[in-house]
Amino acid sequence: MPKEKQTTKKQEKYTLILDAAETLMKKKGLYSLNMDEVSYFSNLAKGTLYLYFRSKEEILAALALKARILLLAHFEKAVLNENQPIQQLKAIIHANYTFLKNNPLYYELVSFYEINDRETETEEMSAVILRITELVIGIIKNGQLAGEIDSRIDPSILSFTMWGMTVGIMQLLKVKAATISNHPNLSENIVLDNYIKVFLDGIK
Amino acid sequence: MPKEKQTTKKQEKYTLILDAAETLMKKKGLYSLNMDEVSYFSNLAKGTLYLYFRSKEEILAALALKARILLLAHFEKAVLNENQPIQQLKAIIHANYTFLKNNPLYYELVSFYEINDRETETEEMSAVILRITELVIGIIKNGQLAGEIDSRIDPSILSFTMWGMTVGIMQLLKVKAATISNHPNLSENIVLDNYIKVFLDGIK
Amino acid sequence: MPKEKQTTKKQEKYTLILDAAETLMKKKGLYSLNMDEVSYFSNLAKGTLYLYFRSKEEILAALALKARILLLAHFEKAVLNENQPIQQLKAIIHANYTFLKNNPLYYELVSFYEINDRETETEEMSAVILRITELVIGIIKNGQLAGEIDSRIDPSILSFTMWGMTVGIMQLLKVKAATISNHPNLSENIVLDNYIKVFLDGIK
Amino acid sequence: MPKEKQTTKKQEKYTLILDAAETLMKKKGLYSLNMDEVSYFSNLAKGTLYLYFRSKEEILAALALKARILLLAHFEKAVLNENQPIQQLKAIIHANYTFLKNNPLYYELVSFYEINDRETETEEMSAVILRITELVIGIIKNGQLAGEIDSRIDPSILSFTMWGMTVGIMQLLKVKAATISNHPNLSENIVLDNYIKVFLDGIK
DNA sequence: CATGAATGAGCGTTCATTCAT
DNA sequence: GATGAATGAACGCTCATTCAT
Repeated sequence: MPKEKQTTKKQEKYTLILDAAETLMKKKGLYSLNMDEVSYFSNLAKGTLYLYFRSKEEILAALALKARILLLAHFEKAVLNENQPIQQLKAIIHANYTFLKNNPLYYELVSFYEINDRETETEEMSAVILRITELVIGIIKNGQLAGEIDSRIDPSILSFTMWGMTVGIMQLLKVKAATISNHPNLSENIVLDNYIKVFLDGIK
Repeated sequence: MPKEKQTTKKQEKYTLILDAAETLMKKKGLYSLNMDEVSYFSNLAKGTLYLYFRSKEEILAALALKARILLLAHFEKAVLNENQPIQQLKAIIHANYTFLKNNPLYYELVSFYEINDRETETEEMSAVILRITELVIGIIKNGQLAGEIDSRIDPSILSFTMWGMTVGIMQLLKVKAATISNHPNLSENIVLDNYIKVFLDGIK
Repeated sequence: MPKEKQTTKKQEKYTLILDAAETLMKKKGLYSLNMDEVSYFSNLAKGTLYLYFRSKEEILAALALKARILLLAHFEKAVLNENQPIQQLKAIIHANYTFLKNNPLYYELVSFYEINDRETETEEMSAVILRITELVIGIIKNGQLAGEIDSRIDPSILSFTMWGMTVGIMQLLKVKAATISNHPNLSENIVLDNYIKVFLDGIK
Repeated sequence: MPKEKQTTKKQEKYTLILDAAETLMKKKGLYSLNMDEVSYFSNLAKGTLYLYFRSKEEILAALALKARILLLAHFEKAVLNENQPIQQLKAIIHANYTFLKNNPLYYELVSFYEINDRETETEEMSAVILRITELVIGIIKNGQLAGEIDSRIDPSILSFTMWGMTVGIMQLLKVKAATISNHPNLSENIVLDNYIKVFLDGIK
């Protein structure tokens, strides 16, 4: 068998496992993933899982990577649709929110690795965050050049800050969804817009 | 034995258990707390633990309450030291950061119950968060009266937003501590100050 | 305090405990009785229970004794209402069934000690069964004298047999209640009457 | 490894567990069976037990099924040895008694599931009882055709009654074994024969 | 490569009984 | 006599990982 073919087959199983894990986590949540079920739903023997992933944790990491990559793609797409730096930042925050809404599991995975300092965080994973950071930094720099963003703020620090604030707001929206929907003059969108307003006004 | 004395003794054991749990969590992290070790380190039989707490979860909740109360106290103290609303908000964010640095476990507990919507969240626990919220809302209103904060922003929404952003920044500082300290022109304080600046400028 | 008064008070607590145990068992079944709840519902400290009963098992035994005594009383009453030996035996079986229906817990206790060879079975408890046996033997002897019951059967053996058969039928009625009520031409009464018929015809 | 061989091996472990459970229950009684000991005596890790049985209860159910099947086999064999319906019924009762004597644990299991309405009773288990019932009903019908059994009695009701009575007598013989052997003119066989006589006379 | 049977430490919780006060 | 805090063995069950085949 040609090596290529083998690799393909290998890739297939790898994907099979990840898909099974993803489906299971969507159904039962991040924390109740267990290898028995991954084995069952991937139609692969339990031992086989360990040929493709060194541990359960590694499966999580792989999915978290996938989630980050998808998030980056959403950000990049959002940015392309806008011309003005300020609008681009706004678009990124909105994209973040849309991502959270459409892919709650993926967002949970992103947060999970963002909040907990996992030892399994690979360079590959960090690289994606780096690219997100660079994307934002680029926009900020453009904004500063265009005089729309306060030039005295260090772009990389600001991108850092923005990431932290945004993740915080997203978590708030996720966790306090019930609280928010009960309030008379509160809604997720209002909170989100308020955040965007404060943030954008703050960096002018 | 006088009843008072008994209550004191009972309180002592309660504290003993919480202390053991706290120590263990500081050593091994929030998630690896187990009742066997709590029993061992509190010098109490395992069954005894259940005389004071209905479940392991209840121990966590008790510690989370303790953490919230302490956080509130820090906020209140910080506010008292300042006169100007803007300075008070600043002081709260700084207090939050100090709290995180000095009591990482407590902060983790606050976040834990903030992020995960635990069913064990009692009214007592919610009440503390409410008081924090009201503290912040009060300051915002004062700021608006003094013309220092944009009056068009709804105070309760803003307090909500501020809480989300701040928690997000704190998490960032916690998780990315290593990353930050490696950067040449980055430091936790710079990130924090940048956040404060953006936030305060944003609400003017 | 006069000794009599003390004894009365002692008796009161004893009864208090039994009542609590009985109420609890009626609510949750024979097997889920636990000393914590007995303590709580009797308003007596847990240690106090052990001043009146050496063990949980002894509480059960005391209730089983009570149940047997009540059963005997029902039998005696049933017998008094009839003149003919055959009618008296019939009345006993009916009384047994009524007892089961009206006091399911008591019947369960009777069966429990009948089926399992408990080590706690006291002489007092055996004595009640003996009195039931003697009651039945007396009737059988009368029946034989009156020529209504086959004289070749040993009365004590027959009373023994009757007890076994009847307990068996009662259990069947209790356990298979659902099965019976589902059958088109079956009912508890039909099964009971059939048993009585077979039994009475069998001893003629 | 051929699949057949695997199945054999799997069957072996299954049997190993059941055997260990059986041995333990013979030694310590039905109720003190626990998974730790089953694990120890089967030379299998505790987790392994759960590969073959979903729960402890399922082990009990498996043994109860085994017991019922064996009982049915005894009944069928007993019936085959006789030609006359009455003799066949007699043989069934005797077989029941022999079974109780030779396999007290199995009998206890049969009773256990007969007395307690377990939720784990499977269709397979019910089916065996059904076959026993049908066996008896068939004999009764034959007896009625042959004019040896009162035709006015409904066969299914009678089989029901017979089962109840017989189980009752067997329990009596089991529990009161000591009492019986102490009596001067009592023996298990006398009680049994008396029961059989009463029953058979009663259905004529 | 692939399998899946086997492992066993680990878990949270219960509860009859004891005993110092 | 009365208390009730304390005990700790016991329990059924889970699950990530290993390894002989």
